[in-house]
Amino acid sequence: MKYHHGNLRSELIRCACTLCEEHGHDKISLRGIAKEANVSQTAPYRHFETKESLLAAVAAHGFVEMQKSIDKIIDLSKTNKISKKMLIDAMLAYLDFAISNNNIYEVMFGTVIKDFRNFPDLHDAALEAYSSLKSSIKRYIKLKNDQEYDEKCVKIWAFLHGLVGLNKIEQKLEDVPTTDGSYDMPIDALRAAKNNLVPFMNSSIDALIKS
Amino acid sequence: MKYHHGNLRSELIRCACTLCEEHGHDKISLRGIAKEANVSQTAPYRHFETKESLLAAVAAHGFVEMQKSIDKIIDLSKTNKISKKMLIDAMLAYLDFAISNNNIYEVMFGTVIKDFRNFPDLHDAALEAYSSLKSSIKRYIKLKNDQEYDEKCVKIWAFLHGLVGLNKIEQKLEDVPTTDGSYDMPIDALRAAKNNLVPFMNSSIDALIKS
DNA sequence: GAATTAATGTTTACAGCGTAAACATAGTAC
DNA sequence: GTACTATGTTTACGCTGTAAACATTAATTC
Repeated sequence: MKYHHGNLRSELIRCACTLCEEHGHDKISLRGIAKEANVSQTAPYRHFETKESLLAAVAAHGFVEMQKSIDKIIDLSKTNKISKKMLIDAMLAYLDFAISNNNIYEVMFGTVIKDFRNFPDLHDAALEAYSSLKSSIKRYIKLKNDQEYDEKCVKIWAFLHGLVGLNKIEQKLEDVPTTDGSYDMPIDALRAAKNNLVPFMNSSIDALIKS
Repeated sequence: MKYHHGNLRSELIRCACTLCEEHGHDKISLRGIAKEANVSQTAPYRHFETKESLLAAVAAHGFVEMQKSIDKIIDLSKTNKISKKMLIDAMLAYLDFAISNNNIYEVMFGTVIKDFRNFPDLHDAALEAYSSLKSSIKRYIKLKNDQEYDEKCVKIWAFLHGLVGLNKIEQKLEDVPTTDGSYDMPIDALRAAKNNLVPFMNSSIDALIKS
């Protein structure tokens, strides 16, 4: 075992991402991450000032990964213009990332990191995500001015972000199957929406863009 | 000083709400709450099994209060039918509560409480909030069936919840004023939306209901 | 009304946490 | 090779949630 790890910083981020996604940010400790990386419990402090700053790196990594999975779809378009289907697919990719990376999404958008400006990489990655959404809308539809694009961005992003949040709440409320095997779901519409997501998204996004 | 407090349970909830809203749920401790209530640090355990369960009481209280502030508007309507303005006002009341009670809203909708079913009061309060939104929409517009009402509920609630979330993110990203006094805001549209909230909400809610 | 029991408080104790400080080792610059 | 810097370990501290043992008061039973 080498005394100097060589790549501890990125290894810590990797371990933090893994453990965070597995257990949730509030259930993991710096000590646990250090143990996972096979270093002493204070070794992380040579690379991260605080636990928050390590989680900020996790969040930044999350933004980058989310961007990648959206770009996979958007960048397929060789022309500058993108189709409605492609836009919807990109939105679905957003939801998919948020749900499959539930705990990391929580770090990206929750209360863990108080001020992104303390973590320039994270700040940049988050802004990059926003401007990418904006440019997608620009490639989809012609609007009057920049402010209008911003307005649609806010509406759409809010809608997507809210769907993710509602999905989490629904999981906490979800009732157990009743004796006859059916579900007594409080927010049944959310399940219905998920089972029929494409038309659900189609109508919503369309309505918001035209509103 | 009496040995038996007499009303410690509700006093603890009160103190927890105050401290939580002031410092955020992740910055307060059971010991701090106990100290605020002038009891020993383990006294809360006679009324709450865990910290989570005290916070669940805070969340339940939050749902009830939120409901009250919305009902203040909706219940003004003597007729069964409510106007568009009234519906929008109710949505604005939702946003207003979420933003003025930022940290409590976080407890209500965040990751703190893992499963509402462990806390029946909270579970009921949350479902009550949902069914209240649904009945408001029913009083506003005639739709085909119950499922359609559920669908609109999900869309509208997601949108509102998302706006709250975006507002939080914006606060973390917000750039300092530039030298000329203007702001270099990343999500400037959000500010614009907030400065012109009524038309913003009007168009969005309308679009979602009709989508 | 006294004795018993249940409810509700306090004291003490423990392991895990974030992190500061002192120390150890290895790589780098001259 | 010697000094310096980067990066690791050891040790220590105060705070946390909470379990267990004990104390006091309120409620119930006879």
